[in-house]
Amino acid sequence: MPRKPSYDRDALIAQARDIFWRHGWAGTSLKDLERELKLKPGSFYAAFGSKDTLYALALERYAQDGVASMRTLAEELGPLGALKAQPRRVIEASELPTKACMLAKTFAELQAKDHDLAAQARTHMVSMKTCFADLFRRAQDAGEIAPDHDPDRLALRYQSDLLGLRLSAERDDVNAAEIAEDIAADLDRL
Amino acid sequence: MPRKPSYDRDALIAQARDIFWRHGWAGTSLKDLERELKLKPGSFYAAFGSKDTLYALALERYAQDGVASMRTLAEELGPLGALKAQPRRVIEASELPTKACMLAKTFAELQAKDHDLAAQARTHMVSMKTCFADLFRRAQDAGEIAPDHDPDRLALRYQSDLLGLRLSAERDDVNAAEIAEDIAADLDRL
DNA sequence: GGGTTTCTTGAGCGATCACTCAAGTATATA
DNA sequence: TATATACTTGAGTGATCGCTCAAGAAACCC
Repeated sequence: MPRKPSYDRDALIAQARDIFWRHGWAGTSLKDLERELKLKPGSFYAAFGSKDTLYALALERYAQDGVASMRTLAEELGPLGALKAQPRRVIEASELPTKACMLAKTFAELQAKDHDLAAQARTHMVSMKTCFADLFRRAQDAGEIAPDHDPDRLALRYQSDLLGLRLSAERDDVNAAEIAEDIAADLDRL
Repeated sequence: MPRKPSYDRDALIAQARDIFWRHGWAGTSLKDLERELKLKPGSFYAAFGSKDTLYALALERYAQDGVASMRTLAEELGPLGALKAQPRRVIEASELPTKACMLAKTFAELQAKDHDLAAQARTHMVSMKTCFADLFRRAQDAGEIAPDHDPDRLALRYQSDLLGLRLSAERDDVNAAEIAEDIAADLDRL
């Protein structure tokens, strides 16, 4: 009896993620989404319920992909190798809609309003930090960095540096590659 | 013949700066400004012309204060002392409406839209970077850091780190003081 | 093919957006 | 005090906001 939707829900979420990522929460209107996703208002609300719900789905997708790609990188290059490669990788990725971190942009935009999405972004940032801390711990276990460092503290500093790097990478007057190199070089001195 | 305005224009700009700083460009409505600045629409537009014009004034004020306070700090503590003190100082300043940098927030929000205010924010960030580079140069001249570093490169990395720190300082799950210490400690190893 | 169920469509909802302007009010000079 | 000149007020502009819903179209099961 039922009829299948004509769209690919997962693909729409990914597309919405890129739009929100670039233009932000307030900067993306329903009209924008309807035009880009090729959905009329009725279909949009049948599929996702609300703009905020779709944003939350997009944010979750973004965060999951972030952790997953970091894990994949660690399998290739080892924990320290992954941590050293990530800064360069993130600013060189030309397929990204924008260099800055979507979690950071969301948090910066909505935190002052106590918006639910800001809390979600923070939660996802904690997951990412935990992922970094795991890698630092494994790097210590492997003897790649000195054991007298707190992995959580290293992870927090590293995450903070990455946020700064990725925001700086949006500036066309900045040589972000140099900053990325310097961040990676610092990891060798641990 | 004329009649003086009943408001203090400079104070209103400072107040608007704090509101924009906290809530962003799209997140601040004319209604918000009229309520907080206690101006009816007519007075608002007579005084400032448009929301964007006031935002530009607020941004300029923010940037000027930033450079000025860095210069003052350098007179007290010397170039390297100022650079080392700034991370801690910026996250401990309890009078600030928010920890994150207003230039960074503006740039992140509006750059994808090619908004004039994003270009202005970038220009002000260049001024700030130049200020940092001057301090690094002076620290080299004073023999406080090794001469084999490019001051502009150091300034860019430093500014990037500060942006990350200040964004991280908004997270209540993060010990920003530790990150600030680590940034300052790195300067001693130059 | 008939009947059922879902998806698609798009006009339009009330609220809010940035902004305007004519009328009223207060203060300066003469 | 009279007049000229601003400043203040707030109702109201058209546009856009996120969102609703009734009607029509399409795909499934029997």
